[in-house]
Amino acid sequence: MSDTPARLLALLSLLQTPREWPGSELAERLGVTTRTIRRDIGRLRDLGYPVEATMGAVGGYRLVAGTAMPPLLLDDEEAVAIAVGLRTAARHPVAGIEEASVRALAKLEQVLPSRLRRRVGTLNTATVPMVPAGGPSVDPQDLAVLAAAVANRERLRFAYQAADGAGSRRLVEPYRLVVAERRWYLVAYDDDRDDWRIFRVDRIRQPHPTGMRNAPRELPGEDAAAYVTSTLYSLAPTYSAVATLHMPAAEAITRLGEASGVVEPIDERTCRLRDHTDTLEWLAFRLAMLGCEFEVHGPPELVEYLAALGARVTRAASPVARAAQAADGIACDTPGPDS
Amino acid sequence: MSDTPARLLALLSLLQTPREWPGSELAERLGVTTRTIRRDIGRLRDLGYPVEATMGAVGGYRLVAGTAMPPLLLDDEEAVAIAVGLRTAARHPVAGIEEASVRALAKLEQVLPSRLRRRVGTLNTATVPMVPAGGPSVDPQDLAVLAAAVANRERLRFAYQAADGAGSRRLVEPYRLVVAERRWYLVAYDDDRDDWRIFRVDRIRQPHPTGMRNAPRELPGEDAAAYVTSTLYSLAPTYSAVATLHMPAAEAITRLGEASGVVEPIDERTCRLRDHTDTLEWLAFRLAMLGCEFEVHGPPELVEYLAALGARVTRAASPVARAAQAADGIACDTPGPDS
DNA sequence: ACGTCCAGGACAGGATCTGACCTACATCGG
DNA sequence: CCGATGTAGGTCAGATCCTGTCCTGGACGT
Repeated sequence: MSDTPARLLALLSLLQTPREWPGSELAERLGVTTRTIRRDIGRLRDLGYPVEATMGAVGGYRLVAGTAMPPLLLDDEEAVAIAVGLRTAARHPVAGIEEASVRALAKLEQVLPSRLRRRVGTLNTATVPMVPAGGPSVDPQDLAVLAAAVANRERLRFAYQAADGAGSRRLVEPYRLVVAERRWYLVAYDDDRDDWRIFRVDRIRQPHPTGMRNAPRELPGEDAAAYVTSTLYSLAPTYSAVATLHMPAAEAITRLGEASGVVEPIDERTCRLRDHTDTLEWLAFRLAMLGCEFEVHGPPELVEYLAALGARVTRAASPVARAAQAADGIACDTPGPDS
Repeated sequence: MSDTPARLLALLSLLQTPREWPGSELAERLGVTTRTIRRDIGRLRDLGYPVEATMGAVGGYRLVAGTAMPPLLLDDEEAVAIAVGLRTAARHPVAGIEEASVRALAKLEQVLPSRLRRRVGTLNTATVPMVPAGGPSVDPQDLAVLAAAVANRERLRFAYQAADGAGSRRLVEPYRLVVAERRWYLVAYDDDRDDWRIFRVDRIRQPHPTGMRNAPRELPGEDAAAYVTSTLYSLAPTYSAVATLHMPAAEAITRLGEASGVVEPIDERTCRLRDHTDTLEWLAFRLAMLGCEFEVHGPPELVEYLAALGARVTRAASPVARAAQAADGIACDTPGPDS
């Protein structure tokens, strides 16, 4: 009970609550004298955690922003909230911090009590997927496993379903997780095939670490990201889309996000968007969500998709089309296979 | 040199890395004997942190899931990733954990070093907003301030713009943050008006805590959530939407998320959706994103909105609309048709 | 002016921590 | 099957550190 390190941790936890704590209250709560509390505060300050104290009658201690991150002490609900947030972030990677995001998720999932894990799972499925069509989506849990294996330099075994549908079992030395074109890829050295391979994470099933450590291995020659993008561009069919938006360029940029595509102004009220994508649905919905008039110049696949979408939405709103459908008994196809 | 508490924290930080640490390596890194490491491990276990050890030649220590959350020790990038994730979560509240999510954000923002805060800000604006139309959106930073004030029971001052556009300055005792209909509301006691009020967070400007604490105050009679929803339903105009989806009910539920609306099966391939919403755009896009045929039976406003959307999308894909531009080619420097 | 709060020095006694050395047990690889 | 390497844990002596109890001083609000 009266263990000094334990008390320091508890103190850190109390100070993280966004309120001020008078020394006397802290002393009472931790079962020590106020003098000891002052000493503990001093110790925390020596450790680099900036504890701010406001003098005076209504004063107290509180932990403020410093130069280093203090250990975050979360209660159950906060931990769940963070886990859910990170999982959705893993589904919608944000440029520049994808890897850190997954790393944080791996760190959290490693120590997340099982009862909380269950809650995260149910909440996660309850969340609106927010991906437009029924595209393949990665399991954040799998992603965390992969990230842990990368960090641990641990050999990994998993089942992989190639693009042509053929399944295979792999034993690889994971090297890096990268995001390109809104998709997760695992760069790894395939021990069976004795060469570097890039795996789409959404096609990886049941990954589990083998416990075998492998010596760090370097990609031949080039940089990892360059290697991946060069391979991907030759591998995945991407479309180059061009559209005219009837919206000021500045507004389009803020609405679309900076990371996506190139927006160049035409005049004050219109601009041109050039974007590369391999998921037409995603781009189509982003455009439709803008709320302004726009014209799509290409590729033909995107035009076609938009035409179908427009027709479907119009049918949904039109009683005439509804009557025709009712007569024909048109059934809806299952959402198409992945692009 | 480095005293015991600091070493324990460092040890906890190392063990959170998803890899195994042999005791000898930990000893070397922390500058103590392996015996001391073993003792520290024992101390951590006494504190409730489950440190797992694998015996044998390739053994080592690692922190595993236990019954309580250990303090999370994050590096800079991970902290940024979590902050970004929470901010987007604040924009898209997930049922049941909205409050915890904001609380975690407040806790993190309180101790986030300023350089990291800047990175979070820029990344956040770069993120795709993902809200369909140009609806008002809350500033996560403000939300964190409000959450801190609620937790701290601290009086709050802010400028408020009422629904009729009239601006006012308020001094309130914050009581609770709630989400209803995908919007954030602050329930507070208005000190100037001497009564309970509900404020829409997106209409609050420049909130800042006054430092004055207020005694905890209880809502009269009813429960907070009940009070809010009863007030809101009499306040905000909500639409009751009914639609038929050509999609199995089970799939519709997983695609739409459980929290939204009531889905009841009609037969194996179709189902009926009943939903309440005050933002037609949101519902319209959720329906369009489903990818299946659907018909909207009401309200008329939704039908109208969908018709306009369908027409716009069709225009975007229609060669007729493009004909004027196509005549001149689609070069960027071509001035668009005059407004 | 007064009360309340933080800041920090000095000191003595006692609790606690460390390192060294020991044995026992689990696991892997030859 | 044996040895190497890892964890698990006991014991002991000495040094270290920590705590509670004094104390003075400064800051702030009433």
